[in-house]
Amino acid sequence: MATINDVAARAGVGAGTVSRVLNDSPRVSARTRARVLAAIEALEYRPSPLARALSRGRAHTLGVVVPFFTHASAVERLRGVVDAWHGSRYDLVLFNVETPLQRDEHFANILRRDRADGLLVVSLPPPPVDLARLVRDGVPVVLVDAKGAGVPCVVTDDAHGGRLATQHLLDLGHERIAFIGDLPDNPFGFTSSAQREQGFKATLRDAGVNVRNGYVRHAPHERDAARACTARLLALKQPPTAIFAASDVQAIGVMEGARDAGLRIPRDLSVVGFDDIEISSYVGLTTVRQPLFQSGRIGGGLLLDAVRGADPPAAEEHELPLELLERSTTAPPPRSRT
Amino acid sequence: MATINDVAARAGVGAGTVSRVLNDSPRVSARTRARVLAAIEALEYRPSPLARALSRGRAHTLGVVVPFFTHASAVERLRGVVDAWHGSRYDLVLFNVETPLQRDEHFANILRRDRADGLLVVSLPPPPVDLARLVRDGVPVVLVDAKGAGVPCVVTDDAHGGRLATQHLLDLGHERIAFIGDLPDNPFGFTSSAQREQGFKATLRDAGVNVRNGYVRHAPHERDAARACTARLLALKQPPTAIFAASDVQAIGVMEGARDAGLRIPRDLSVVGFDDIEISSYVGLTTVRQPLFQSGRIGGGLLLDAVRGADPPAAEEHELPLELLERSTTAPPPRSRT
DNA sequence: TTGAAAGCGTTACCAC
DNA sequence: GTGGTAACGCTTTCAA
Repeated sequence: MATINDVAARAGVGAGTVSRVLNDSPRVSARTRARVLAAIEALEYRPSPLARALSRGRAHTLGVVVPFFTHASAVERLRGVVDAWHGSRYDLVLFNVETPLQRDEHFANILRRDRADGLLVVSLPPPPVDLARLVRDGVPVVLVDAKGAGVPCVVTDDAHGGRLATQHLLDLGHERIAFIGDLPDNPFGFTSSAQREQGFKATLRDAGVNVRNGYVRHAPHERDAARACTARLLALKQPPTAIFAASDVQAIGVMEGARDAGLRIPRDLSVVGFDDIEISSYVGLTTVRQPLFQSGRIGGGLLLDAVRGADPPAAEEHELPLELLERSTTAPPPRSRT
Repeated sequence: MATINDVAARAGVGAGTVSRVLNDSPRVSARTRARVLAAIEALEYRPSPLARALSRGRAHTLGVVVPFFTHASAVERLRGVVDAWHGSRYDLVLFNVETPLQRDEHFANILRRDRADGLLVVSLPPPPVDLARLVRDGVPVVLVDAKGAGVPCVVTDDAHGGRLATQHLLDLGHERIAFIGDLPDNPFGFTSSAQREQGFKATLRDAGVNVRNGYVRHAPHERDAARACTARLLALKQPPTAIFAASDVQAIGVMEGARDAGLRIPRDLSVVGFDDIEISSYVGLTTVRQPLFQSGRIGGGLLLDAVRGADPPAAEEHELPLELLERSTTAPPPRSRT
């Protein structure tokens, strides 16, 4: 594999000159440039990104750390990120995390500016010490769907989203509204489900509606778990007439659970989800839409600006709007049961 | 940011010794090791992956080039890849390609062993010259859902899958069977849709059934395009009683198109897809299942073995099985129309 | 067991 | 304009 010296030798010039040609510096005569180019061609020479990175101190690489990157919502965000970086010539290094250990390892390893020129953290609150260290060392960091001190964040107001969903159900006339969310103690410190739940409870309280016993359930963030939860909810002597799920994935589980119980949606049971992932439009799920793609796009853009070093990235919070998308899984409660 | 020399200085040893501690060589006394470790701790020292990679000649990075990585089938394959690499300490560099230009740029850039220690190419036939060059330079390459000379491939028999789907429809009694596939001239050289189509036609021919005029359609690989196609198909004076779509994404478009036309599935129209992506089980789509996750897992494993340098990777073809998954979108054709 | 020094393939600064 | 030569931060002989 040819190196810059091979090219230099063949072209009868110094390595520095080859480097100049490579980085098209103006300080090279046309003739020399041509000779160098010919040598490069002949040798099929390609500069080593590694050596280049070491020498320049920048890896020309952007890191993305994201938990469960194959989940629909993560994929949608990544689409936005990729879109933002399209044409920027930065390589995308993906740090997938599925366990807290993995998260910690990644953060420990990225604690140098040369692993990646910048870091985008999606849907994961970085351990404060790691984040502080990163910031201290001047590594540009942007957070999407998470908050952290001293760095730009792209977020939504989950509690507000919870309110939106709940109010919609209330407006339809429901009073027996249940909630299914993630397990409260998660090892990653995710908070969105809890905040959506908080919005749910606050709205009911404001409306003077009681949260009945057993109407708030927690299960792993999976379709099947939500489905099982729904079975239990529907087996109550006073089953809910509506269920608000903390995510579309879970809402779809709820729909399956309802189907299992022989219930028709929305006639017998109303369902509201959260996120608006791709599948949701297909199944007609009423949901709180959050701009997933946009969040990635904006976060990615912010990071790109930062590594390009325009200005130090302002550590501001970009709050994206939430919106209730009424489709066909919500309706007034069945009269017979009111 | 501390370097290995800072650590060496603080511990009162040479850089080489620190390196030995880092790579836990046995040739370091316990006392020295302790001193070095303490210095590392105190300085919060982290070795530079870049410098390490340059020195060792291996980047400790695995590249994945994949077109449209956010498509459901690609995501599913990537899940398998990530699973195979889990715990291997290799970083995953993702080369997303959405245009032929992007593809070519990526291949041109990866043509050095130091961009990535190995390359997994998913669902994309690599340009033969690039592939040959990679092989010549000893870069381990594995292909998933694509074929290429001199490297291991993980594939399925798409034509056979097309036969499976078509035979199923035939067995149910359908004769008016239409096909919707990708545009024949795609810039990436994808062949799966064409081969599925070929299997479709061959099966009909073998059964002595004519492919009617206008029953074979091509559209961009998107839900909406398939939906529009379906509308046209159903507007024919002799509309099909069954549609075989070259992918689940398109099959779902077909289902939407049928719904648009006021048709009930499978009573009025049978639909068969291909892939078995996640959404398919939810909507009950009958489809030709291909082991997407497995393909990624196997391909990833093969590449890992190769970069770990056990043996030079055997350039064999791993053919994964296809299977017709009968769910609820297929039934005998409506009697009234036969 | 350890230190010194020579790479690894670039870039960038300094002379000429 | 161009060549020589330090870095860049680590690994890996080679001696000692």
